[in-house]
Amino acid sequence: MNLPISCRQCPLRGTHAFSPYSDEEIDFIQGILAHQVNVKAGTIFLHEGDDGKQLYTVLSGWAFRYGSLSDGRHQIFNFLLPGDFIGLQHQLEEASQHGVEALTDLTLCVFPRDGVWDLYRTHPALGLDLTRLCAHEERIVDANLLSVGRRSATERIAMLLIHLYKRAERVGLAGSDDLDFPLTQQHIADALGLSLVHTNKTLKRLQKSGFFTLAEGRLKLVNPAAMARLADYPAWPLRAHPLI
Amino acid sequence: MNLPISCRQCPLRGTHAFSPYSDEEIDFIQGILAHQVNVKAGTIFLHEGDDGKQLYTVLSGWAFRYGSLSDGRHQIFNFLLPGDFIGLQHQLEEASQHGVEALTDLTLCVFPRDGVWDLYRTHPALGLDLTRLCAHEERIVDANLLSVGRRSATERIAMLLIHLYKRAERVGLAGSDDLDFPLTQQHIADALGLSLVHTNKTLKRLQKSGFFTLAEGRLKLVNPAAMARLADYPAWPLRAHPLI
DNA sequence: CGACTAGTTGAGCCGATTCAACCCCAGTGG
DNA sequence: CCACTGGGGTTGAATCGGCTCAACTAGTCG
Repeated sequence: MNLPISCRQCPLRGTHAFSPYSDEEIDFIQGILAHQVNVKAGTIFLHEGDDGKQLYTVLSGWAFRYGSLSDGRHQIFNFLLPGDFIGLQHQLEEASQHGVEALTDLTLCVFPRDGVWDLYRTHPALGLDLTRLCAHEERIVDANLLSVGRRSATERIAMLLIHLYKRAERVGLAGSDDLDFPLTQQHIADALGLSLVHTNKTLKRLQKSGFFTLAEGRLKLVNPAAMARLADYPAWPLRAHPLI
Repeated sequence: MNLPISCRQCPLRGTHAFSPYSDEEIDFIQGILAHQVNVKAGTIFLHEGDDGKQLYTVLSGWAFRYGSLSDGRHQIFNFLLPGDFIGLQHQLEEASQHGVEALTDLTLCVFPRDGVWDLYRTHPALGLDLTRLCAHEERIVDANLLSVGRRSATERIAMLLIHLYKRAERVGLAGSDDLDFPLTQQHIADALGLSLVHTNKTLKRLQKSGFFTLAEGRLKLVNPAAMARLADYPAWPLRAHPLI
């Protein structure tokens, strides 16, 4: 747990990825923010079945949401990057139906549930923005469901890599032509509904064909246009997101 | 297009499925409601790529949300039943990333986008409820993604049928021990990421084993406990939902 | 120096797919 | 009136994408 850095100095707000807020709004968010926490890679900081008394914004690092069956099979629903909000899914439930695990070391802004209610009451525009964030999350899950339900293994992998690359790039995580990519092949398999072995073989084959390289935790899209064609990647316009 | 019936007389509010609102709140909702529309079964009333200038609440009938790839493959994301809200996913986008099609004849309450903004501004508790609805939708998509990613064809079908049965039952659509079930085998296949042929064979086999019967548009769960075991159906508590 | 994690590769199998018929029934129009 | 058509459902045969099992490498940590 750290002393919170000032929200006005929030490094994320500097990028073009997020909609601008007034100083008053930013100060209000700062006011309901309880504190910041650091979470070690691999930690499950929200378990399936937990009650969600707190909500979070990812300040830095990667995480993922997942669900599981009682025999241990599990599925990653979505990856979480800086700026993503966590907890709307269970704020009114006594039991969360998904877990959230840190993929890398993580810094989170922590909001108590009551603060969120204050937000709706006193800053309706921010309330609407929270709904927008929630709706955006759902669109990502929709897109993943379309992949897992209808795309081949090859197409799924191309889709996931492009999509994560774009998302990471927009929040400033990409280098000049590549990206720190913390997923293991197991994570990719868990997100795409594939077995680890088949993920490995497909990944290899695509790299041999010159679509991308993925080694030592770095991802580089060698031929993004061909990947987009392969994945039937939709050219959605990038828009500024709310950042709470 | 009909004259709206009064929201105070809304047949859905009579059931125990929805959280109670004050008369003032109900009148406010009535005030922003533009009108009601009837939609014929099979009509796509929200296309992929449309701008969502209007939002809807399903008053009666079934519908589904879906997405598709450019070569025609498509995936149903979720089914929509009375009380479900449509449109949060695209209210701020110029282009919806999913389509919505009427499965049966449908009656919809239509809200203009600006009315929703008024709702946040003047009735923050209702705004919070809209976020709840959005979060709930996302949980359903999460559950579907878990099915499609990790359950076998047999398990997926059991899961879908139980889940839809419970959802329909809670809004009063079930008879004493069965249910009007408007999905064709093609819809089931599209929702579960399966082929039509395999869906048919699996459906037949499960019925022969005595799990359920599905014929002439009626679904009856003969052995719901065995189905729940087969599907690893989670016993989430039923809670009242908001109804906007 | 194990022990463990992440990745790699081959062999064989099986669940789900595609292709191809076929049935029943409700419209619909000549 | 009845032939025709199209939607929904059923079934068998052949194929294949992705699965499981199994073995092995390389790097890292205590």
